[in-house]
Order: sequence, then structure tokens, then C-alpha cells
Amino acid sequence: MNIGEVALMSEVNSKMIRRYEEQGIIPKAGRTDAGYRQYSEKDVHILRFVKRARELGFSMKDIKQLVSLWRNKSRPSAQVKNIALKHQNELERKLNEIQSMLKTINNLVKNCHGDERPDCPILNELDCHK
Amino acid sequence: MNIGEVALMSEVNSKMIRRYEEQGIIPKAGRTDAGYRQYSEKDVHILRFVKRARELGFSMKDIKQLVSLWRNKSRPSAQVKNIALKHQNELERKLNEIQSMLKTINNLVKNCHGDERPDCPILNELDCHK
DNA sequence: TTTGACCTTCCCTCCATGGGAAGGTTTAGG
DNA sequence: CCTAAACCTTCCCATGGAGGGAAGGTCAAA
Repeated sequence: MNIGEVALMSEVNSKMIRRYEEQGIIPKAGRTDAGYRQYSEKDVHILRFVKRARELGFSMKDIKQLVSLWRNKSRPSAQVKNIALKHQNELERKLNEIQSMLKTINNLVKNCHGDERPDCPILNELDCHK
Repeated sequence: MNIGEVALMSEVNSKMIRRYEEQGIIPKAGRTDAGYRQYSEKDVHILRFVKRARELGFSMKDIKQLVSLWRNKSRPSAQVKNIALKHQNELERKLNEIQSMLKTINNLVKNCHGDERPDCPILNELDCHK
């Protein structure tokens, strides 16, 4: 398979496939005489794995480790869990951050007339109460 | 005031102050003969405004508009509200995204032994069920 | 043989932030 | 008066995850 076909099958576009190869996240593809990358079903499988991990918000650094643990049939699951736990913490941190931003924004939006008059609680809030 | 002092007072570091000037978010500072930027209390005020807006997650593009509306005493509050509403939507989108990631991760973490054995529901989940 | 759809590498862009180099200025102390 | 430290300046580079697009090579079908 050429890169375009594997891109369709894995739903990871060719640009990203090349980048992942460069970053050592997926194995280097073989080449035809003309230099075209060649892929098999196995590569589609790896790329789907990467894609799913991205959808769960893992960083590429994490994914690199996850792929290598996944391919190592004798990995200790503790290593995988560790990565997942760190990610869980990070997601919780972001969740709290966004929730607290939203709390403020909701309040501001609620109290702003949103008409042609200049009075605006949003600007008042931003205007250095801190 | 030199840039360092204003950085301390506004809690925006000098690197960022220069960048904000470059991007037209804050007015261009005057210069001494030697080329040092000179600031007043008013600039501290603007920088605090910018900082607060960043803390609420607004993009620099939005902040540029917010600063200009803030300085225009006859702005219609509708324009401010519009920016805030868009941001609110974006924050809600991100919130949902993270919540759904967390739901999955929480489940996976809960079910992974996290020991020396290789069985791992986390890797199983990533392994292309999709 | 030509055309169009592929493929290759290379560089640029986004966003917000920061590191660090190389060099000029100012201030305080000896 | 001289030196050292603490400033300041501009410049380029990096991050992370994605993508645009140029310039050029290759392959397949008509």
C-alpha cells in the first residue's frame, strides 16, 4: 500500500504519517525503488492505535511510549497505568481550569446588556480588580 | 519606568510586554535616548487588563479587540458581549471534550491492575476497537 | 505521449510562551 | 575613573500538533 491508501484506512492523513515516522512513533516504512513508502495492514493497525490515543488526549510523547508498550507483549501493565494516571491528572487539572473560567464568563455574559450602550460588566471585571 | 519595573508591577514579563507591543495589543512605548522603553501607570493598568483576560482564556486576537473596546468609552456593550459569547461557546466545547476523555480514562484506569503482568485494558481499548 | 493523480522533500504558518546569544547602557562601589 | 553587575536592546530558535503549499519525481490509463 502507498501512503495515501493507508491514510484513508487509518484515518490519519499522510502528512501526519510521515511526521510520526520521523518522530519514531511508528516504524520506518519500507520503500519502493522510486522511494515511495510501502505499508501493510499492520501499519494501519498501529496508526489506528495512535489515532485513538490522540482522541483520548494523550500527548505524542506518551503515545510513543504507549505504542512501544503495546508492541511489547511482556510489558508490565503498571507502566501503562502510570502513563494513564498522569494523563488523568492533567485532564482533571484542565477540567478545573476551564470550569473556573466558565463560571466567571457565564456570570459576565449574564449581566451584560449587550446593546448599544457602553456600560459593560465584562470590561469592568477585566479592568484590574486584581 | 523601565520595562523590568512595569513587568513586576503588572505581572507580565518583559518578553511578553515586547511581544504585545509588536502585535499592536498595547500602545507603542516611548523610548529614552538610549532606546529603552518608557512606561507609566497607565501602561501597568493596560497590562493588568491583558493579563486578566488571558487568565479567563481569551485568545490574543480577542484581547486585542477587548483592549480597544475598553479604551473606547463609547463602545456598544453588544460588541463586548459578542466576543464573550463566542469564548463561552468555545470553553463549553472544550469542557465537553475533556469530560468525555476523562470518562473513558477513568474507566480504563479503574480496570487496569497496574502490576507486573502484561494484561492491560488500557492497551486493549486503544487497540483499534474503532 | 500526455495527463492527472499520486508520491517525495522542504520550508512556512498557526498559537502563546520562553530560552538564550550578542551587544549596548546605566548605576553603584572601590 | 574604572569595573562589575544589573539592566536594556534585537535577533533567532524551540515547544506541540497540525496543516498549506511549492518544486519536482513517478506511475497508470487513455
